[in-house]
Amino acid sequence: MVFSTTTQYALKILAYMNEHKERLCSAKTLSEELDIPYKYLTKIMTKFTKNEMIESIQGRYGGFKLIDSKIITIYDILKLCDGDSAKACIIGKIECNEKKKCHYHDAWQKPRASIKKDFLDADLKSCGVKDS
Amino acid sequence: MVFSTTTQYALKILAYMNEHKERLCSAKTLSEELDIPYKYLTKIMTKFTKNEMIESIQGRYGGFKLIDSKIITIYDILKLCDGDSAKACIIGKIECNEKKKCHYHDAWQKPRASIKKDFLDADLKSCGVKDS
DNA sequence: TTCAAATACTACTTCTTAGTGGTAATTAAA
DNA sequence: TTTAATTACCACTAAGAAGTAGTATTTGAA
Repeated sequence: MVFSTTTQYALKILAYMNEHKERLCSAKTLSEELDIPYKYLTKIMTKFTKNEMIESIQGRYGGFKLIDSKIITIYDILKLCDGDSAKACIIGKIECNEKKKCHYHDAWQKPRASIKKDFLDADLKSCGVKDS
Repeated sequence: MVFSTTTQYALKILAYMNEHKERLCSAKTLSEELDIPYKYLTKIMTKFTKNEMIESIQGRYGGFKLIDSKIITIYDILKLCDGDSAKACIIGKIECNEKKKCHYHDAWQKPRASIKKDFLDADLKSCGVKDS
Protein backbone atom coordinates (compact mmCIF):
# COMPACT_ATOMS: atom_id res chain seq x y z
CA MET A 1 0.00 0.00 0.00
CA VAL A 2 1.51 3.17 -1.16
CA PHE A 3 0.52 6.70 -1.91
CA SER A 4 1.36 7.48 -5.50
CA THR A 5 3.83 10.17 -6.49
CA THR A 6 0.94 12.20 -7.84
CA THR A 7 -0.88 12.00 -4.52
CA GLN A 8 2.18 13.08 -2.59
CA TYR A 9 2.69 15.99 -4.95
CA ALA A 10 -0.97 16.94 -4.63
CA LEU A 11 -0.83 16.91 -0.83
CA LYS A 12 2.32 19.02 -0.82
CA ILE A 13 0.93 21.52 -3.28
CA LEU A 14 -2.33 22.05 -1.43
CA ALA A 15 -0.58 22.33 1.93
CA TYR A 16 1.71 24.99 0.48
CA MET A 17 -1.18 26.87 -1.07
CA ASN A 18 -2.97 26.73 2.25
CA GLU A 19 0.02 28.24 4.01
CA HIS A 20 0.08 31.04 1.44
CA LYS A 21 -3.59 31.57 0.87
CA GLU A 22 -3.24 35.33 1.00
CA ARG A 23 -1.58 35.34 -2.42
CA LEU A 24 -1.77 33.61 -5.77
CA CYS A 25 0.68 30.78 -6.31
CA SER A 26 2.09 30.40 -9.80
CA ALA A 27 3.06 27.01 -11.18
CA LYS A 28 6.63 28.27 -11.43
CA THR A 29 6.75 29.14 -7.73
CA LEU A 30 5.13 25.90 -6.65
CA SER A 31 7.47 23.89 -8.82
CA GLU A 32 10.55 25.59 -7.42
CA GLU A 33 9.47 25.74 -3.80
CA LEU A 34 8.24 22.15 -3.66
CA ASP A 35 10.75 20.64 -6.05
CA ILE A 36 8.15 19.16 -8.36
CA PRO A 37 8.77 18.96 -12.13
CA TYR A 38 7.15 22.04 -13.62
CA LYS A 39 5.35 20.38 -16.48
CA TYR A 40 4.08 17.56 -14.34
CA LEU A 41 2.87 20.04 -11.79
CA THR A 42 0.90 22.05 -14.32
CA LYS A 43 -0.87 18.88 -15.32
CA ILE A 44 -1.92 18.26 -11.73
CA MET A 45 -3.01 21.88 -11.33
CA THR A 46 -5.22 21.68 -14.40
CA LYS A 47 -6.82 18.56 -12.97
CA PHE A 48 -7.49 20.27 -9.65
CA THR A 49 -8.95 23.26 -11.44
CA LYS A 50 -11.24 21.16 -13.58
CA ASN A 51 -12.45 19.38 -10.47
CA GLU A 52 -13.09 22.77 -8.89
CA MET A 53 -10.81 22.04 -5.98
CA ILE A 54 -8.93 25.24 -6.63
CA GLU A 55 -9.36 28.33 -8.75
CA SER A 56 -7.07 29.33 -11.57
CA ILE A 57 -6.50 32.83 -12.88
CA GLN A 58 -5.07 32.95 -16.34
CA GLY A 59 -2.90 35.47 -18.06
CA ARG A 60 0.05 37.48 -16.78
CA TYR A 61 0.03 37.86 -12.98
CA GLY A 62 -2.23 34.82 -12.88
CA GLY A 63 -1.84 31.71 -10.77
CA PHE A 64 -3.75 29.40 -8.50
CA LYS A 65 -5.53 29.82 -5.19
CA LEU A 66 -7.74 27.88 -2.86
CA ILE A 67 -11.43 28.63 -2.90
CA ASP A 68 -12.26 30.15 0.48
CA SER A 69 -15.65 28.55 0.84
CA LYS A 70 -14.55 25.12 -0.27
CA ILE A 71 -13.70 22.38 2.21
CA ILE A 72 -11.11 19.93 0.94
CA THR A 73 -10.37 16.82 2.95
CA ILE A 74 -7.39 14.52 2.62
CA TYR A 75 -9.89 11.93 1.49
CA ASP A 76 -10.98 14.17 -1.41
CA ILE A 77 -7.38 14.56 -2.50
CA LEU A 78 -6.61 10.84 -2.37
CA LYS A 79 -9.82 10.02 -4.16
CA LEU A 80 -9.09 12.39 -7.00
CA CYS A 81 -5.51 11.17 -7.44
CA ASP A 82 -5.63 7.48 -6.59
CA GLY A 83 -9.26 6.46 -6.41
CA ASP A 84 -11.06 5.31 -3.30
CA SER A 85 -8.57 4.66 -0.53
CA ALA A 86 -10.80 2.63 1.67
CA LYS A 87 -12.24 -0.01 -0.58
CA ALA A 88 -14.51 -2.43 1.18
CA CYS A 89 -12.43 -5.52 0.39
CA ILE A 90 -8.66 -5.57 0.44
CA ILE A 91 -8.50 -8.28 -2.20
CA GLY A 92 -11.26 -6.78 -4.32
CA LYS A 93 -13.78 -9.52 -3.75
CA ILE A 94 -17.22 -8.37 -4.78
CA GLU A 95 -19.07 -10.54 -2.33
CA CYS A 96 -17.27 -9.52 0.83
CA ASN A 97 -19.36 -8.11 3.65
CA GLU A 98 -20.31 -8.69 7.25
CA LYS A 99 -22.29 -11.77 6.32
CA LYS A 100 -19.77 -13.34 3.99
CA LYS A 101 -16.25 -12.22 4.78
CA CYS A 102 -13.06 -12.72 2.87
CA HIS A 103 -10.07 -14.12 4.73
CA TYR A 104 -8.70 -10.67 5.57
CA HIS A 105 -11.98 -8.88 6.22
CA ASP A 106 -11.66 -8.48 9.98
CA ALA A 107 -8.01 -7.49 9.89
CA TRP A 108 -8.73 -4.81 7.29
CA GLN A 109 -11.71 -3.27 9.09
CA LYS A 110 -9.90 -1.11 11.63
CA PRO A 111 -7.24 0.36 9.32
CA ARG A 112 -9.83 0.92 6.64
CA ALA A 113 -12.26 2.60 8.99
CA SER A 114 -9.51 4.79 10.36
CA ILE A 115 -8.42 5.84 6.90
CA LYS A 116 -11.93 6.69 5.88
CA LYS A 117 -13.00 8.48 9.03
CA ASP A 118 -9.80 10.30 9.86
CA PHE A 119 -9.13 11.40 6.31
CA LEU A 120 -12.70 12.56 5.82
CA ASP A 121 -12.36 14.57 9.04
CA ALA A 122 -9.04 16.03 7.95
CA ASP A 123 -9.93 19.33 6.34
CA LEU A 124 -6.91 20.70 4.52
CA LYS A 125 -7.30 24.12 6.10
CA SER A 126 -7.42 22.94 9.69
CA CYS A 127 -5.67 19.59 9.83
CA GLY A 128 -2.24 21.10 10.36
CA VAL A 129 -3.48 23.54 12.94
CA LYS A 130 -2.85 22.81 16.61
CA ASP A 131 -5.79 22.60 18.94
CA SER A 132 -5.90 25.66 21.13
CA MET B 1 -3.54 4.75 -1.52
CA VAL B 2 -3.99 1.52 -3.24
CA PHE B 3 -2.90 -2.05 -2.87
CA SER B 4 -1.13 -3.12 -6.02
CA THR B 5 -2.36 -5.93 -8.22
CA THR B 6 0.62 -7.99 -7.09
CA THR B 7 -0.27 -7.47 -3.44
CA GLN B 8 -3.88 -8.49 -4.00
CA TYR B 9 -2.76 -11.59 -5.86
CA ALA B 10 -0.33 -12.42 -3.07
CA LEU B 11 -2.97 -12.09 -0.38
CA LYS B 12 -5.37 -14.27 -2.33
CA ILE B 13 -2.76 -16.94 -3.00
CA LEU B 14 -1.63 -17.22 0.59
CA ALA B 15 -5.20 -17.28 1.91
CA TYR B 16 -6.00 -20.10 -0.49
CA MET B 17 -2.89 -22.03 0.46
CA ASN B 18 -3.79 -21.59 4.10
CA GLU B 19 -7.25 -23.03 3.49
CA HIS B 20 -5.67 -26.04 1.79
CA LYS B 21 -2.59 -26.51 3.88
CA GLU B 22 -3.07 -30.26 4.02
CA ARG B 23 -1.97 -30.58 0.40
CA LEU B 24 0.49 -29.09 -2.07
CA CYS B 25 -0.87 -26.37 -4.33
CA SER B 26 0.47 -26.29 -7.86
CA ALA B 27 0.80 -23.07 -9.80
CA LYS B 28 -1.71 -24.43 -12.28
CA THR B 29 -4.32 -25.02 -9.59
CA LEU B 30 -3.74 -21.65 -7.95
CA SER B 31 -3.94 -19.90 -11.29
CA GLU B 32 -7.22 -21.54 -12.20
CA GLU B 33 -8.85 -21.39 -8.79
CA LEU B 34 -7.92 -17.79 -8.14
CA ASP B 35 -8.12 -16.54 -11.71
CA ILE B 36 -4.59 -15.16 -11.77
CA PRO B 37 -2.50 -15.28 -14.98
CA TYR B 38 -0.40 -18.42 -14.76
CA LYS B 39 2.92 -16.95 -15.76
CA TYR B 40 2.51 -13.93 -13.54
CA LEU B 41 1.59 -16.17 -10.68
CA THR B 42 4.68 -18.33 -11.04
CA LYS B 43 6.77 -15.20 -10.82
CA ILE B 44 5.15 -14.26 -7.54
CA MET B 45 5.56 -17.80 -6.22
CA THR B 46 9.26 -17.79 -7.00
CA LYS B 47 9.58 -14.51 -5.12
CA PHE B 48 7.79 -15.95 -2.09
CA THR B 49 9.97 -19.03 -2.19
CA LYS B 50 13.17 -17.03 -2.38
CA ASN B 51 12.03 -14.98 0.58
CA GLU B 52 11.32 -18.19 2.44
CA MET B 53 7.70 -17.31 2.97
CA ILE B 54 6.65 -20.61 1.48
CA GLU B 55 8.28 -23.85 0.46
CA SER B 56 8.43 -25.14 -3.09
CA ILE B 57 8.77 -28.73 -4.17
CA GLN B 58 10.04 -29.16 -7.68
CA GLY B 59 9.49 -31.87 -10.22
CA ARG B 60 6.41 -33.85 -11.10
CA TYR B 61 3.81 -33.91 -8.29
CA GLY B 62 5.55 -30.85 -6.88
CA GLY B 63 3.96 -27.60 -5.83
CA PHE B 64 3.93 -25.06 -3.05
CA LYS B 65 3.01 -25.16 0.61
CA LEU B 66 3.13 -22.99 3.66
CA ILE B 67 5.85 -23.63 6.19
CA ASP B 68 4.12 -24.83 9.34
CA SER B 69 6.42 -23.13 11.77
CA LYS B 70 6.49 -19.83 9.93
CA ILE B 71 4.30 -16.92 10.96
CA ILE B 72 3.32 -14.66 8.09
CA THR B 73 1.51 -11.43 8.83
CA ILE B 74 -0.38 -9.24 6.38
CA TYR B 75 2.31 -6.68 7.05
CA ASP B 76 4.99 -9.10 5.83
CA ILE B 77 3.07 -9.68 2.63
CA LEU B 78 2.52 -5.99 1.92
CA LYS B 79 6.13 -5.21 2.71
CA LEU B 80 7.43 -7.82 0.31
CA CYS B 81 5.12 -6.76 -2.51
CA ASP B 82 4.76 -3.00 -2.11
CA GLY B 83 7.30 -1.84 0.42
CA ASP B 84 6.56 -0.41 3.82
CA SER B 85 2.87 0.37 4.14
CA ALA B 86 3.12 2.63 7.11
CA LYS B 87 5.78 5.14 6.21
CA ALA B 88 6.33 7.75 8.83
CA CYS B 89 5.42 10.71 6.62
CA ILE B 90 2.61 10.64 4.11
CA ILE B 91 4.35 13.14 1.85
CA GLY B 92 7.77 11.57 2.26
CA LYS B 93 9.33 14.42 4.17
CA ILE B 94 12.53 13.33 5.84
CA GLU B 95 12.29 15.72 8.71
CA CYS B 96 8.80 14.90 9.91
CA ASN B 97 8.40 13.77 13.48
CA GLU B 98 6.69 14.66 16.73
CA LYS B 99 8.85 17.73 17.13
CA LYS B 100 8.63 19.02 13.59
CA LYS B 101 5.47 17.85 11.92
CA CYS B 102 4.43 18.10 8.31
CA HIS B 103 1.00 19.54 7.57
CA TYR B 104 -0.66 16.14 7.52
CA HIS B 105 1.26 14.50 10.34
CA ASP B 106 -1.52 14.37 12.93
CA ALA B 107 -4.17 13.28 10.47
CA TRP B 108 -1.97 10.41 9.25
CA GLN B 109 -1.02 9.11 12.69
CA LYS B 110 -4.12 7.10 13.51
CA PRO B 111 -4.58 5.38 10.15
CA ARG B 112 -0.88 4.69 9.96
CA ALA B 113 -0.72 3.25 13.47
CA SER B 114 -3.74 1.10 12.77
CA ILE B 115 -2.24 -0.23 9.58
CA LYS B 116 1.02 -1.07 11.27
CA LYS B 117 -0.39 -2.58 14.43
CA ASP B 118 -3.37 -4.42 13.01
CA PHE B 119 -1.49 -5.80 10.03
CA LEU B 120 1.43 -6.90 12.17
CA ASP B 121 -1.05 -8.67 14.45
CA ALA B 122 -2.81 -10.29 11.54
CA ASP B 123 -1.17 -13.69 11.19
CA LEU B 124 -2.21 -15.29 7.93
CA LYS B 125 -3.09 -18.55 9.61
CA SER B 126 -5.39 -17.08 12.24
CA CYS B 127 -6.66 -13.77 10.90
CA GLY B 128 -9.60 -15.31 9.10
CA VAL B 129 -10.51 -17.50 12.03
CA LYS B 130 -13.39 -16.51 14.27
CA ASP B 131 -12.76 -16.09 17.95
CA SER B 132 -14.25 -19.02 19.81
C1' DT C 1 -1.80 47.89 -29.01
C1' DT C 2 2.02 45.44 -27.85
C1' DC C 3 4.33 42.35 -24.88
C1' DA C 4 5.69 39.27 -21.39
C1' DA C 5 4.28 36.03 -18.12
C1' DA C 6 1.07 33.15 -16.88
C1' DT C 7 -2.37 28.93 -17.62
C1' DA C 8 -4.32 25.35 -21.11
C1' DC C 9 -3.78 21.87 -24.39
C1' DT C 10 -1.80 18.12 -27.22
C1' DA C 11 1.52 14.97 -28.05
C1' DC C 12 5.45 12.61 -27.07
C1' DT C 13 9.19 9.98 -24.19
C1' DT C 14 10.69 7.31 -20.18
C1' DC C 15 10.17 4.25 -16.42
C1' DT C 16 7.78 0.87 -13.72
C1' DT C 17 4.33 -2.67 -13.18
C1' DA C 18 1.67 -6.23 -15.23
C1' DG C 19 1.51 -9.87 -18.25
C1' DT C 20 3.40 -13.37 -21.91
C1' DG C 21 6.44 -16.89 -24.24
C1' DG C 22 9.87 -20.27 -24.53
C1' DT C 23 12.84 -23.36 -22.50
C1' DA C 24 15.80 -25.55 -18.92
C1' DA C 25 15.95 -28.17 -14.75
C1' DT C 26 13.79 -31.23 -11.54
C1' DT C 27 11.48 -35.26 -9.93
C1' DA C 28 8.52 -39.29 -8.94
C1' DA C 29 5.89 -42.76 -11.07
C1' DA C 30 5.52 -46.18 -14.51
C1' DT D 1 15.41 -45.18 -17.80
C1' DT D 2 11.89 -42.85 -19.89
C1' DT D 3 8.30 -39.62 -19.42
C1' DA D 4 5.17 -36.12 -18.18
C1' DA D 5 4.10 -32.67 -14.98
C1' DT D 6 6.01 -29.62 -12.34
C1' DT D 7 9.06 -25.35 -10.69
C1' DA D 8 12.91 -22.01 -12.21
C1' DC D 9 14.83 -18.89 -15.29
C1' DC D 10 15.45 -15.44 -19.00
C1' DA D 11 13.78 -12.34 -22.12
C1' DC D 12 10.30 -10.09 -24.21
C1' DT D 13 5.63 -7.23 -24.84
C1' DA D 14 1.72 -4.28 -23.10
C1' DA D 15 -0.27 -0.89 -20.28
C1' DG D 16 -0.17 2.74 -17.16
C1' DA D 17 2.16 6.34 -14.37
C1' DA D 18 5.62 9.83 -14.41
C1' DG D 19 7.91 13.18 -16.76
C1' DT D 20 9.05 16.28 -21.01
C1' DA D 21 8.39 19.40 -25.12
C1' DG D 22 6.21 22.67 -27.84
C1' DT D 23 2.67 25.70 -28.75
C1' DA D 24 -1.79 28.12 -28.20
C1' DT D 25 -4.43 31.04 -25.38
C1' DT D 26 -5.23 34.45 -21.92
C1' DT D 27 -4.57 38.78 -19.64
C1' DG D 28 -2.93 42.99 -17.23
C1' DA D 29 0.40 46.49 -17.44
C1' DA D 30 3.24 49.57 -19.92
